Amino acid sequence: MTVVVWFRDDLRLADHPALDAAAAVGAVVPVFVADAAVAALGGAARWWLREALTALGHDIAARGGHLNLLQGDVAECLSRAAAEAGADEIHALAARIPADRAVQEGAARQLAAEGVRLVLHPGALLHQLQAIRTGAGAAYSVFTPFWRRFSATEILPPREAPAPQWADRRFGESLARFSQLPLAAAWGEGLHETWAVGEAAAVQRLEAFVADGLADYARTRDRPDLPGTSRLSPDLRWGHLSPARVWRRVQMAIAADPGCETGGWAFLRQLGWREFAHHVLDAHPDLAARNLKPGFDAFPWQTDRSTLARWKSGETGYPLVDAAMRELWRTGWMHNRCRMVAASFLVKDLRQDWRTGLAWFDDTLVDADPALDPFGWQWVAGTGADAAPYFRVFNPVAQGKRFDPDGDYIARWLPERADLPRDLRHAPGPRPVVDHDDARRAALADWKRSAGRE
DNA sequence: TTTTGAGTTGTTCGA
DNA sequence: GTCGAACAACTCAAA
Repeated sequence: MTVVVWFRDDLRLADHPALDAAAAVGAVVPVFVADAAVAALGGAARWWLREALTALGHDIAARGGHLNLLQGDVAECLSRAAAEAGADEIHALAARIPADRAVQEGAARQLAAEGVRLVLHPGALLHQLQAIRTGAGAAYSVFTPFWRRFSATEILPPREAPAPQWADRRFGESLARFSQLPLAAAWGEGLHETWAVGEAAAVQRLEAFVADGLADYARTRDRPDLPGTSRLSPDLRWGHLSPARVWRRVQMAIAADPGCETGGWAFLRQLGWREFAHHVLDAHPDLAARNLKPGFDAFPWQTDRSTLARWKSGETGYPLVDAAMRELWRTGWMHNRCRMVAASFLVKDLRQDWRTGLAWFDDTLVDADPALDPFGWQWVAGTGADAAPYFRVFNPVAQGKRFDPDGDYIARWLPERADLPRDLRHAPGPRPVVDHDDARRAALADWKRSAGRE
């Protein structure tokens, strides 16, 4: 008996409930479907996905199976996969975002009519959305009470699962001919330099972080000049690591070493934020498109294209912003502190619509995430549910001096400033795109007007 | 039902 | 130089 396992953004073999469940039934035929949503991914995300599928394909081939790549409508591709595999069951992880959930529900109906069962398993999130609710049964919209409930809810231990038997059925396209996932040419260079992609690389990153970064995480996580963060965001985005595995690994480190208690919980809290963003998206499926506070719907956003271009290319004249934007372009990743500063600069100093910033991040981040990114942008813009107060405007110079005290981060990404004395590296350039003090005052006036509006 | 306490990440100003 | 207050009310979540 054979069973199909449908991979999507859960590109791993370990701690994969759908794979484990399928393996208990029969020999596994794995498939990945490039549908319209995959075709719409940003460039950096497509680069990562291509690398990740290659890695997963190797991992499966090494165990005697073959990852089949199909292109087109999900229901049609899965129907074909079931027919080719001679299977009447397809297992997959339940989607973590509403759009994918709708695709799964539609596919499940269509497949059922053909006598094929689509079986969905939790595992993409630490807890199912319904499991973390307020006393009144509603979704949380404020983080702190959410976190109180969340961190007190037990993460289940991993189930023992026998190694799957893989069936070597071949009916998909080869990765090389996968036209919707083109190789990113010159752009891919910086990405290649920066990242090792796939489950094995992700496990290495996790272990390295637990060994070297966890104990000091609370202190160093805000420092873009230091290797203080885990850099696990793309691994969680693409599911090379299950969030439960990361959670358990950090819990284990805390139990083994009291010195990891503070840093460990600071990190787990970040996993809590990841989860919280999914709750907010679930309550507001149009989070990426609409202001949660409708008072901002009439906001007078600036639309000057050349200003936007200077932000994208890292030529605003504010060193921390420019370094961050160049790190993003070169590596497909940006330090969390810099994401806040760069986003705040676009939204508050340049007063450009947060959705234009979101679109750029979506196109350039290897960890571009449909739940976390719109959540983060609405938080910075002050248009979200549990957003930053509108008068919180990041000062890019002050942030630079505080979190990159020696200007090492500036020197790394802005070589033209590397020769400056350290105390001058954060000074604005000669012709900054705006004057921060003026821009701040203008932003406060505009935000005050919209924040009070219903 | 009403009340109460609390709320990721910051900056500036004036004492 | 350092420190606390102001920034602005508002909504959420739980008692």
